[in-house]
Amino acid sequence: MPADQINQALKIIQENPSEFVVILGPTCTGKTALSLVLANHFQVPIINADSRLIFQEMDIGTAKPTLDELNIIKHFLINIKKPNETYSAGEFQQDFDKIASDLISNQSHTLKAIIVGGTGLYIKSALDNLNIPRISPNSSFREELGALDLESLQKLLNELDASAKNLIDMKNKIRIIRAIEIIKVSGKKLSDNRKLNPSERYKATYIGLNYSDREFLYSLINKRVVQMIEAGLVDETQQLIDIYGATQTLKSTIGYREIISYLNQEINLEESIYLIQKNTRNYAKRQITWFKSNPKTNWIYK
RNA sequence: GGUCAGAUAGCUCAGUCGGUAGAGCAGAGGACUGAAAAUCCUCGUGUCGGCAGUUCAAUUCUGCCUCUGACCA
Repeated sequence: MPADQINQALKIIQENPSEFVVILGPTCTGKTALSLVLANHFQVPIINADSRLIFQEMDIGTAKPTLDELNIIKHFLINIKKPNETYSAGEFQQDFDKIASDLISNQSHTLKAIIVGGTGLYIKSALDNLNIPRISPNSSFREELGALDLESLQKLLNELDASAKNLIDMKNKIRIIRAIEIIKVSGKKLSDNRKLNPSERYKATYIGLNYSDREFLYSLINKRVVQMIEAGLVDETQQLIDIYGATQTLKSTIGYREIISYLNQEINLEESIYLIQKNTRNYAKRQITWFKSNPKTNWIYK
């Protein structure tokens, strides 16, 4: 962790005092390292905002902080679910609220915690006025609708709420299914569910980490994937499958998904490494797109 | 040395019965309200290996050359 980056971050925090400091950015940019330094410096806890660090035992493939690192600094919302469970932005919002209000009432100094993670939606749901409808996902309902084709789903949603198409991407099955779920359970239109009392949230300072050279970021990603394989990602995946099976959570996580294909002998190890690298690169690009849209971010480019 | 098959987008290749070309992958840009490492949308000009010939017109046909691969000596 270069000293000038730490100094830059400290300067940004000094000039923008707030309750939370958010460390965000694409994968492989050193968010964890910076957050540990800052948490130690200010003597505040870390709140994880990475959708994959939520899960226990998925350690190598998610580049989770080491046990030592987790023990030195108090970490929230890390290792709280098993790989055969699910988690969501709505749960994150509620869990974050509980932790935040505890910290605010118990800590006297301004800064309450460092939030660190690469999941843009989680960060947004925690800090912005996102009124995520309090309607829990119904997995069997989702499975049932998931079997339908796009056209049937569009028709179904249109019959339930003709104005919904103004709010969601009508080519995206997952969005349509969620909209139908909300309307069926609440009995209200999608627009009504989104308008419910916008609540005051939290003051935050955003620090974004990135490389100005995209090629360099990609080369780091490629290298890290090889290191994950060397560190035993195949064995870790095999053990998780033995215990939990190829769960939805594992299959929707880069690294585990491709190794599962390898263990099923659908592809060879070399192909799985190539795919993990490629999918991680694509993911990093999506993260950059998301984070770029937040004008409040103070970027530190390396 | 000889025979045959190739040489087209960063990569793998398709195609043009002669009217200057298009897929997949890679890549780029964007979206995102309880699946978000998920999911979805948009984006393809490249001396069609080089030189010459035939032709109104050649990446396409012909000849020679260069390179690659296979086979025969």
